Amino acid sequence: MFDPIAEARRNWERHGWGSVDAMSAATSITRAHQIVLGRVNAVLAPFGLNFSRFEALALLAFSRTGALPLGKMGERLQVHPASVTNTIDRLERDGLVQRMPHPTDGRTTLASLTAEGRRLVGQAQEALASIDFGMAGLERAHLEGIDAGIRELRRSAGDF
Amino acid sequence: MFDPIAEARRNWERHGWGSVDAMSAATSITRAHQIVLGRVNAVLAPFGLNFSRFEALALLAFSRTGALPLGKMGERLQVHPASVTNTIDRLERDGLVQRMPHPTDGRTTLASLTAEGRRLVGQAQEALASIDFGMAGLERAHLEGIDAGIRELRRSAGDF
DNA sequence: GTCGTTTACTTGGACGTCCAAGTAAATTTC
DNA sequence: GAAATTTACTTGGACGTCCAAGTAAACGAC
Repeated sequence: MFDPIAEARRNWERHGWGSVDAMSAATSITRAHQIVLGRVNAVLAPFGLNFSRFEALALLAFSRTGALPLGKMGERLQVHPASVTNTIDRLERDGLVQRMPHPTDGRTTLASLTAEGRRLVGQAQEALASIDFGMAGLERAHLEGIDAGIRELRRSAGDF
Repeated sequence: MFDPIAEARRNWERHGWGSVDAMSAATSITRAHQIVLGRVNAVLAPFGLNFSRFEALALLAFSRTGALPLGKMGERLQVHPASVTNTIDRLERDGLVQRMPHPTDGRTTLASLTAEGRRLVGQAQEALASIDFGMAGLERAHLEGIDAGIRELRRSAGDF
């Protein structure tokens, strides 16, 4: 078996196509996402969760009151409002969060963690840590190389 | 504005949750994928393409005859057979590839690049190179840091 | 050479994501 | 303080991805 990305690199060069290093990094990111998401979701599946839903629960667990406006959640998780609606629909259906009206702003809906949701997110977190978040086998230097390189990318995208 | 990933890191530590570095790297990868895919697809949209369809066309353009079995394409692109069917359906509908029977194996379908497809993929490649594949602004060292870290991840996933 | 197994692709269905448009409530403007 | 604008969320629809099941052809065993 050969490495599909190394193969793409060779082809790219052979045809005189541009930005080979960038193409390789971009393709690597796509593949890495696929690998990590697959591993993470596999571990979360027994809990009835996936990565999106886990992230939403974790965000609520970190908040002072266990409840946040949906809009704020979308901002923090960097996803579209419609995706938040969808995620919370599912978590609510499973009894892990509950929608509540905002006390002072009638436009706003709060998602509030239930006791069951708080219990489950703790268990799920432990399971994720046990597989090192899908990054098992990578040395600290590799993790930091990924993190540092991507930090520049995120900076250029205006993330901070 | 603050960095959502740095924020997640702080929360994670504050709650004594495990594998902080791995969590951070995994979350970074997710976000990087989102950024790169968004930029790449924005550039490809005027051509009626997206990243998946572009990758399929490029793969065909690199092949000796401009045609490949769908199964082989899924292997190289590392996607599910059903996704290949979907991608080729769309490319065929747009007249960029054509399905052809395999000359000797009746089970196999070939996707064959049309003249229009070959023309378009060349233009699209130039457009992608002009934005450095969504990685504009990253120094070579960062690209290589990403690439090297992810190579370990891919190795551990059995990519090569 | 026939039967069972494997391989190749397609189909139908579930999900997750986004966008555009819609509804409803707050805020701003004058 | 009424009208126009902005903000917050939901809805319907398009896409892309995967899985499971189905069809069809080739391979292998005997």
